[in-house]
Amino acid sequence: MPDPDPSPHWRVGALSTATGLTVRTLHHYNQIGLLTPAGRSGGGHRLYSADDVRRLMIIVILRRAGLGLAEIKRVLDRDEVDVAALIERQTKDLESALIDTVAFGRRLREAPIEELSRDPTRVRELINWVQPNPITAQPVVFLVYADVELAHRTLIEMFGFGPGVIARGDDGSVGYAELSGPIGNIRLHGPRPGLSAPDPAAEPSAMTVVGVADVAAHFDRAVRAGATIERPLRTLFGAREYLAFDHEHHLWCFQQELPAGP
Amino acid sequence: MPDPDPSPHWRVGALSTATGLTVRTLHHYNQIGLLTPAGRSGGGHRLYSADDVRRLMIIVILRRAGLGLAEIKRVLDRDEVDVAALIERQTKDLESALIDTVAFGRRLREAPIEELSRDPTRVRELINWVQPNPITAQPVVFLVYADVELAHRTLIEMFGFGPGVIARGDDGSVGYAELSGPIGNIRLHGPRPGLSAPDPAAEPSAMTVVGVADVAAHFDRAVRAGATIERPLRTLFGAREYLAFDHEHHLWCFQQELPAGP
DNA sequence: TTGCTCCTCACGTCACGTGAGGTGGC
DNA sequence: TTGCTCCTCACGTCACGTGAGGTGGC
Repeated sequence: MPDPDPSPHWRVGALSTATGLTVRTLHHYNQIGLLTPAGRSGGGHRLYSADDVRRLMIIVILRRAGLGLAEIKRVLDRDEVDVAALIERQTKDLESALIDTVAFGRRLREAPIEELSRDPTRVRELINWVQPNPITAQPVVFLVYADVELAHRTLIEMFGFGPGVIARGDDGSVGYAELSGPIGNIRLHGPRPGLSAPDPAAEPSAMTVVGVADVAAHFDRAVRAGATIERPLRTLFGAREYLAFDHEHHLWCFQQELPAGP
Repeated sequence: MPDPDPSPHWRVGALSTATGLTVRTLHHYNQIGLLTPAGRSGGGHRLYSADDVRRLMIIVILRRAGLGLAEIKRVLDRDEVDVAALIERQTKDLESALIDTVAFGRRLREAPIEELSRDPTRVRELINWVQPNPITAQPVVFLVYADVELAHRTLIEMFGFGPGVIARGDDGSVGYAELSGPIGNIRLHGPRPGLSAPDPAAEPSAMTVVGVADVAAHFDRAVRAGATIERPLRTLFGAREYLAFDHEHHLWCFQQELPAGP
């Protein structure tokens, strides 16, 4: 399959505004041989091809992942780049940096720097943002549905979640599925001994709270998709939120943080 | 209150191993006037005081927060540093970086770079790790307890959560509290119309899954604290886990990821 | 005396930033 | 002709790294 547009057409300025990189940065990448434009115009202007753009995008990804430009060049020239693995790696790094930073903030509140600096043995510990917390990961919501496959489809449509892993048994039935949120997942599971789908007659004792970008639009979408509104939109403690039951009577709360008022 | 140990005693090497910074870095900070040791020994060796160490720790924090050394100096010399606010800021930045990266990984799976690079209008979008996801935040667990104050105390003791905000009403009763996990929180709420504590006779339809550093130790702790074990420790899909009910019959799952086997 | 840690220059490096002075197509 | 974008040097900068050659207390 040939390239649908093999003529180089990107000029530095256009590529710069498109990517957010400076022109100088593109010049620099050219200079060190990291990204050589496919061609030049009559007047010597750099012209980048679609392949160049693709290469540049990988460069940006690898740079974000913390690689040096020389190393990026090596990796790209040997075609040894597994972007997916790099993203995963970076995700883990960000995750642990985030956890450490939060933990540090918490310790800071308990024991101000003032005191800690007097105790030499804790300096290293503190600077490494140590977390003596036994809990290591963000809590995950686990919900039981009678029909997991239907629930997966419905929740995507009704509440705008991203699709996730679906695990099928040998007979083709779905016993487990995931919804993908921005960071973690929501796990959907079929009934099993000791766990059953909610009883629509009983009052719920838990709900799942989810942040959304536009809660009014989200509310409309949920109503159209047939969600049972338990409490309509209202503003509470600096957030606008509503509560709704899904088709199997699990309770959800969707909320949007409002900008701090006067 | 005088400094309990006013004599400078930290030598560069000791401070270097304690903090993980190189000796050269400390020299550099001295050179640019960012961190001048309180004294010098007879032979001209740098001697850092406890105050110097405290200043260094703030420097490290601010550097992690992305400030340049010159700006750090300005901030410190004017004594204008609000470390807590900086930590909070950095937390938000890391959080959005994490969310963006995860979203990017997801889009990558749906539409490989190969195709995206052909579509000029999406380059910027992609490089900015755009997330067209309506869901913007990690789902949060919201649990109803008859006695929120007791639940807060019990869950800290039983499962090792960190304490969080406690909101008291005018009459001193606690209607809302939080447990702090590594990133987000678990919210505890008192009963209100439409929401009640779980019925111990009914089967649960949801549970909260939490990652821990040492699940065996965590299990022992929970047992000693009086948790009702629903299913003891077992290994499942590369994780070691157990299920337990707390004192008000909410169901929890604690798990520890195992290193990938052969 | 041997290690070890410390010292002060001082040049190198990495990923660009920042003009300086000039060219080329609409 | 006026803007605008593009070009090539080339020096600057930021936060150190990396020796080079020498000193000082156990």
